[in-house]
Amino acid sequence: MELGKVQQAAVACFAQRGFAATGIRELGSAVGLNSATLYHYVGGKEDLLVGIMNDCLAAMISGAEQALAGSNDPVRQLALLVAFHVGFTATNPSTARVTEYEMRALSAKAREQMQELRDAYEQLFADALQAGERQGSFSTVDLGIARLALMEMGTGVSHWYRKDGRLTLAQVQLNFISLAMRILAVPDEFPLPAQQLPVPRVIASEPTSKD
Amino acid sequence: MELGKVQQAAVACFAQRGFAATGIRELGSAVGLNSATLYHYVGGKEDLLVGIMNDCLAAMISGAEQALAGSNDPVRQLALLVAFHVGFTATNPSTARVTEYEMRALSAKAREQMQELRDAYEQLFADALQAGERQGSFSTVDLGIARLALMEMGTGVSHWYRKDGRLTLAQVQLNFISLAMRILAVPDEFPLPAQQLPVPRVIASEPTSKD
Amino acid sequence: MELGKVQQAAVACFAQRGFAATGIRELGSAVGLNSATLYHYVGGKEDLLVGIMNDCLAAMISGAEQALAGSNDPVRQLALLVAFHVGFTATNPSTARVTEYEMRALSAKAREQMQELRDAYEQLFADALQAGERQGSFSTVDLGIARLALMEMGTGVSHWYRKDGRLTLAQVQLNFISLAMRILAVPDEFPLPAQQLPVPRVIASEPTSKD
Amino acid sequence: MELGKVQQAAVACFAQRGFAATGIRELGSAVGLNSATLYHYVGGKEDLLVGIMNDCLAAMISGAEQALAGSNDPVRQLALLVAFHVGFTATNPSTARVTEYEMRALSAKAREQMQELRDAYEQLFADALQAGERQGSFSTVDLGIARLALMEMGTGVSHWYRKDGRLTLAQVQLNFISLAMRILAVPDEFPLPAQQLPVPRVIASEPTSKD
DNA sequence: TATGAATGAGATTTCATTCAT
DNA sequence: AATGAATGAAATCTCATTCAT
Repeated sequence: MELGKVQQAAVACFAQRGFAATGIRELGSAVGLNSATLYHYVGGKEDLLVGIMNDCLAAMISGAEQALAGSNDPVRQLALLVAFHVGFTATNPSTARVTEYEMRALSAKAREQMQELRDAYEQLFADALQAGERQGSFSTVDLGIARLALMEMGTGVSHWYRKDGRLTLAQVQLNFISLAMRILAVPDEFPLPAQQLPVPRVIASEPTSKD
Repeated sequence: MELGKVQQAAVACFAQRGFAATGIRELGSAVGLNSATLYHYVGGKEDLLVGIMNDCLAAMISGAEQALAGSNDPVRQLALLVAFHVGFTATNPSTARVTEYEMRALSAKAREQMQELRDAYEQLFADALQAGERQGSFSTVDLGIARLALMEMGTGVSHWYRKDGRLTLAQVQLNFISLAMRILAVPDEFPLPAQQLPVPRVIASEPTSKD
Repeated sequence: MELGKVQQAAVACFAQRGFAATGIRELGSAVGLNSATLYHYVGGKEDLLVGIMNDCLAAMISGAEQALAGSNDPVRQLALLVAFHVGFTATNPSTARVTEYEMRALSAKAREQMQELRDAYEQLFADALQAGERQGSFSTVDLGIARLALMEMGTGVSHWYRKDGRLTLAQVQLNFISLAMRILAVPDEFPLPAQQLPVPRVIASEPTSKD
Repeated sequence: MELGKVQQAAVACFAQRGFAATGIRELGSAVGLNSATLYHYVGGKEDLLVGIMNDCLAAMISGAEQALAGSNDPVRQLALLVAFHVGFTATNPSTARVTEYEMRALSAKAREQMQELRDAYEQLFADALQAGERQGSFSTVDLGIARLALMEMGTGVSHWYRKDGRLTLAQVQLNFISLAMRILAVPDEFPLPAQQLPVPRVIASEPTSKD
């Protein structure tokens, strides 16, 4: 039995019912394991959640950093970030949702650690936005609000995107780049060719059943 | 003891810790009532939540309908809707969040009822968007995504808006109208004077402590 | 609102669900009264039960004594007792059942009092049996067992007798007299004409719905 | 810890205080088990009761069938049945009482199942009585009442029989056979030699403390 | 006479977790 | 690696009862 399977089952349950409402026996039976056996793989319910969130946030940060490396132009960098963010969320909707929603379920200590990672991730967006504004590429009423709106928008993708839905992942990514450019009053709606869109990976904790 | 006080305490707890993680004794002590006494006012934990959500969604629908009545022009109507949505969320952040997050905590029967209300609310946005597009006022890559992005953006306000923060409610509303107009490629970023912004009311379940 | 109505509702509930399983609110709503109001009529759940049992046992004792007065012959006296016992049980099945079953629900003090009455009632049968045996009218393997069997038999009537059933009350009474005479080896199966059968009264606590 | 011990404790409590009045913590402490541990062995209070009643009724049916196999003559068959019934009740007084009394405590679904078993058991008596009457061995005013009286009488044994009492089990059985024969007007009061009396077994749920 | 409000105690049941095997 | 047994703590909810009105 691999850790990934356990994480997948956990994410599936946590995303649907929430962390607090999910029993550890429920998780066990979802992977065919006795509840006591789970304590061999993961040490308690919170450790399981922390592991999932940590992996997810780490993947987000490294993915975003990789995306940033694709260009030196703040405009294109922001487009890359938005594309990655949307892509990651659409590729790992359940894990992303759990990582966002269940911060409150953590103990103070663990929450602080996770929050640091989350802050680091958001800072990448803030930095790119500021760089673009400094060179006069962006125009907004309020840069802070724009950043929050952009990220919230992207996160919301997890609520409705389906792999076999009306739109391909690339289409959604381009669409959101367009939205972002408009929000930032960048004349060129598509500063990025489709070939350069970051292709996010499925992370281990993402359950496969949800097409 | 009024029902409103109980609802406020409940919303405060549910918003912070989540419905499943909040005990009914906790709620009782938050309003200085024995846990058994709570069953006088509300019949069980779920009934309490359903009452809160129902009131909230009803207020959202009627508020949005009132906002729509402020103009016949789809562009201005959409601006009014966005302003109302953002305003309501900023005015009732905890209640709005609970109403959105805790749908999953409901039993099948209650969830269906609440989902109907939620759908009705979202349909008001979809209708306004379609009306504007039909008359050529809006231009988007995909109208569906634009709507989802718009609403998600507005809902996200509950995460960061503070009454005594950097921006006034009206400023935030105008800001979001601007974002919306850009997203929809409407040339006029401010189709609505500040005097016509809808002023949402605080609903009974919204706790006051959160400034 | 009369005490009798409350007792009737209580007996109906106690007979069906049992004393411990019947809530005091249930009783209240059965007679259209607030649970608190019941404390005006009866002082607590146990007092209600004690009142019912006391009335029932008093009626049984006085009824049995009246029956005994109908003859000086031990054989006929026993027949009268059996006829009364069966008649009372069939006329007040629910109250009789509650009085028998729920002795265990009483507190020690109340139980003792009720048990005294019950003992007094059973002693009437024991005395009649001994008198008959002393004069050689009865023949049994064991007089004690005979008495227990006779009484148990009669009590069982509450389980199946229906006012509108196959047999009239008088028929059932005669039938049981016959059984008793056979058990006691009395040659005359019907020492009592139908006109002399005791006609038990319906007591106040007996609900009327059960035909 | 064996299931039998739990059942014994449960039967002892149920017989004395009644099912509804017995708490599950009470049961736990009676066998030295945490209340939560009881849910390992039995799944909830009703399941425990259903298990007990089911075992009891199964034992009664199979025991009665074995008894019936001891003869082809309806008279002797009835004597065997009565002897078994009395014997079983005297051997397992608490379990028998609980099984009879607590039918009402069951949920509709479980009650139906148990009632079916009870009906099957009683049908064995009804059949034997009818067979005997058809061949002219029995004479009664009413066969139905005779059956009810016979069974009730036997069941009542649980109220007074003590293993170390005045009479041995065989004496009680013979005594009741005699009563039955008299009730049915069979000339031979003892159609069964003491050696052929069925010897009922103690079932697992019967507590031992009650001598 | 009648009641809504209120409560402490206790009901059954589930929880995450530990431990010997 | 895996598990059944076991448990303290806590979950939701119901209870009989009191009291001010």
